[in-house]
Amino acid sequence: MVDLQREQELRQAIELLFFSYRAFTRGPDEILEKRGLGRVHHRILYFVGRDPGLSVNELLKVLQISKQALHLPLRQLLSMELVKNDKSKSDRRVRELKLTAAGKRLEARLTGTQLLQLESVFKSRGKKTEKAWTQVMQQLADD
Amino acid sequence: MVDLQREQELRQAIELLFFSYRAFTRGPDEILEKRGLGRVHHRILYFVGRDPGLSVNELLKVLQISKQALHLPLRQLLSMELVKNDKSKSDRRVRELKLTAAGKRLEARLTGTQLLQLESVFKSRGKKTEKAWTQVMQQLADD
DNA sequence: AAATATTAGTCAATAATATTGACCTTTTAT
DNA sequence: ATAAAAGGTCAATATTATTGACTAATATTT
Repeated sequence: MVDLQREQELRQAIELLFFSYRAFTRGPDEILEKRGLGRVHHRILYFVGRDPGLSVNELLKVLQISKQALHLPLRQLLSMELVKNDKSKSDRRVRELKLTAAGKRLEARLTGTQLLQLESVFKSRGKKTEKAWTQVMQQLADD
Repeated sequence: MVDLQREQELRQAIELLFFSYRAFTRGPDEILEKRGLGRVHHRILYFVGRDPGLSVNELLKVLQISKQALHLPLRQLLSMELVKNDKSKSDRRVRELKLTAAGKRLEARLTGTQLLQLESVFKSRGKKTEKAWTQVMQQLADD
């Protein structure tokens, strides 16, 4: 068990994660809300944008949600023509998810607010701090 | 606009926030699920535990949710006798939210998994890295 | 003292989401 | 030919969020 002083420091870290995550999602959330979209839509746009041609199954694994939970938001993005799902040539059961031009623009706007936030912090804190932050986050994510 | 190389680095940071936040909430989420509780319950337990005697209004401000969204989960915690809400002596309109003994035990279990995660990472990365991480998160949270 | 504001609690209607489980089609692999 | 994999869909249910209205108790202002 850690001592009380240390526990206070670590509790501050818990709160920092909570508050910074909220601040970090606020920008995209506001943009999304105007279009009646939510965080799942954002995640779909993000991961499809990062990895064009990704299959539905791969997307499900990254997002760790059920097929049924993905179904509606993905359908919506397809019908809004922000995402397309063409059949793969190598395996015609598989759909290759990609962003349309409009999808790319929206994704860039959403991710743009977060890129600016991060760039601003890293710039003011320096490269060493950025590396340290990355190490901590990497180790947290790995666990 | 940042260059492509830099954008890749910053996108990695976006993903680290997503994946580490998920890894960070998994422990508590699993414990909560067994009792039919969710993340809002956890947040209530956390902030009431951190700041005993906090009012309903203050809790709403921290959580940034509506009174109606707080109502049901708070009611549940009260009826499960994990939280109590005695009238304040100084202003009898105000309820002072506090954890019961059982509430403290549950909160300690939930937060315990997160304290261990953080302590493990900080220990293996050192104090300087911890400070750098804290600075970045603080600045992100402030924005 | 009367009027007003604040804090908390509640209800009802609606909308949005998640969950479970089943089922189908197409295509590929055995 | 059969089984397995990938994707898509439906229906029933449950949960949760959202909006707006309303009450009760207490405190503050006029």
